[in-house]
Order: sequence, then C-alpha cells, then structure tokens
Amino acid sequence: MTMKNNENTLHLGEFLPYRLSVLSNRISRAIADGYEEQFQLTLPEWRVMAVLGGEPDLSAAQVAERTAMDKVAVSRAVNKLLESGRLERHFSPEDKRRSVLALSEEGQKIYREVIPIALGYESKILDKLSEPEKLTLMSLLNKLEDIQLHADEN
Amino acid sequence: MTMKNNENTLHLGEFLPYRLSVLSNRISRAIADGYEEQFQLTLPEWRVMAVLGGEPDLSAAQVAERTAMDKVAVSRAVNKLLESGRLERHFSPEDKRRSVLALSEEGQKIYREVIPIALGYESKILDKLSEPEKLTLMSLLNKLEDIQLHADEN
DNA sequence: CTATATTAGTTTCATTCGTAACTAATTGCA
DNA sequence: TGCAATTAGTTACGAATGAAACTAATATAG
Repeated sequence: MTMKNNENTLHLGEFLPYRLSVLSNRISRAIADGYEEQFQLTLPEWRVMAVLGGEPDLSAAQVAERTAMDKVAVSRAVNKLLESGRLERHFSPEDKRRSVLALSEEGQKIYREVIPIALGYESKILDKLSEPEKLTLMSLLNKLEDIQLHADEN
Repeated sequence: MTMKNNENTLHLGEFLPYRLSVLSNRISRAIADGYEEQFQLTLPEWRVMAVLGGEPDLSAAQVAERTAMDKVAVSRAVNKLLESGRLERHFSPEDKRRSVLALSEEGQKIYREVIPIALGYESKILDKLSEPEKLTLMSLLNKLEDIQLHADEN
C-alpha cells in the first residue's frame, strides 16, 4: 500500500510545481539567450512573432489567446515590434478597433532564423528521451494541461 | 519511419518549452493564489520559508542554492520575512558576514498551515495520473533536470 | 603583518510586469 | 435612432525583477 506524503515538512526538490518551475525557467532562459542578444528580441516579442509567423493577419486579442499572454503584454510586444520594423499593422475595415497583424519582410527573415535555434534547443532536450518516453511526456502534458486548478472562477 | 519536425514554421502549442512554461506558470499562480492573500506571502518568500521549515539555520547563500533563487531575491525575501516577524536571523560567530536563518514561532505556524495547501494542489495534479504515469513523470523530470543546455559557460 | 582578492549580503537603478483605469469603436436593445 | 453595455487596445502606476556596484568581513599571498 502506497502512502501519500502527509508529512509536516515539504521538500522543494520533490515538489512537482517547484520542479516544473525551475526546469521551465531554465529551458526558457537558455533558449532566450540564444536569440535575445543576437536579434534584440525579448521572449514576449518572440512569442508574438512565433504565432504570426505561422498564422498571419491575427488581431492582438487572437495573438493573446494563442500565446497565453495577456493583452497588455501583447500590446507592448506588438508596439516594440512595430518600432523595430518587424511587424506590420493594419486595421480591419469592418471594425476599426481590431488590428490585423503580420510579420514584415524583415520580421519573416528573423522568424526563419530563430526557428532553428528554438527547435534546436527542443531537440537537445527531446533527444535525451527514448521514443516511448517522448510519447509519454506528450501524453502527460496533455493530461496536465487539462487539469482545472481553480475551484471555479466563471 | 518517424520524421522529425523540420518545417519552416513552429507551432507554439506543440513546442515543449512553451508548453512547460504555460503549464508551470498556471500551476504556480494557482498555488500562490492559495496563500498569497490569506498569509500576505509572496512566492519567493514562501520558497525561503519552505526551505527553512525543513532545514533551519541555513545562510542566505545556502537558501539561494536550495531554492534556485538568486542572492538578491533571497536577500529581499529574507528582509520582508524579518520585518513581518516570520524569520529570525543570527550571524555566525566564526564569520560575522554569514547569516543563520530560521523560522520564528510565527513563521513555523504559517509554514505548517501553508504546507497542506501546497501539497493539496500537488495532489490535485498527481491524482489525475495513474501510478505508472506518476513514476514516469518523476523519471522524466529527473532526466530533463540533468540536461546541460548551455554550450559551456565557465 | 599588510595589502590584495574573495565572499556574504545589501543597495541602487533601470527595466519588466500586472492590475486597473481609460479611450475609442461597436453592438444591442428599447 | 439613441443610449447603455461590451469589446479592442493603450496608458498609467505601483510592485517585482535582474544586473551591477557597493560595504563589510574574511581569506590568502608576499
């Protein structure tokens, strides 16, 4: 019979949320180091570019959805990308509030350069796992992503 | 034959680092929501308490090691915890720079109250997994934590 | 010894981030 | 129509963060 951890102490090194946080930060930082300096690109900016590179002509709100960023973060990243000429913005004729965002030529160029860097790091990680381990990892992530953590927050 | 993703686009939703980041942030945020308001405790403060609760009389540098926080973050968290009376600090007689940190009575009380909240969230997650899945998850985390992401940075 | 280098921890400063308030455009409904 | 409610995106502001400079204490080399 397996007993659940019910001690009066908590060991961070075995605490799932802590381990995920440290691991995730380490990976994100490593990847960002791979493009931040070279392309003067922050992580939120790269996320916006990553989405628009695969699916152009989204509104800021749609970008926010797909990146799990909040709309303020998207707004800021979009504006920096506009200033640096990596993004083009139009506004929808039907709804003059809604922006229509797409990578500029320059933005696409950078996008194509950063992708292999990002995928390279991912491979560096995934290559350490066997094929069945990769499949399990993906299936575990799917499950974990589905979990409802809050009581309810309509 | 399984082909590796070698496309000219990147789908964030399938990109491991992105998925880990979103998942980890969601979990950390949920847990922090469970104690921040109730105990006026930020995540870095809680991490410091969590370490000292299980292993008292550490120096700030040792706390930094064990929490994967940097020394500035530890210094700030420690000072806020001192102000709120949750931590006691002495200085080592052999080395008057080195602090010796431990939870105060009040700190221990809070520590004992927060632990079940934190573990509760962890269980909420782990309970969705089968026993073999949990084992695989732990073994995958062990492997991923071992990966060396940087070329070399002496 | 004494000058230099190193270490522990703090402070400073510039940037980032999140929340809330705001503006402008659109929708809905009376 | 016309006015309240909603939506897209921005701005403002305080808190959190990170890097670098700093202070005090200790270790080390000559």
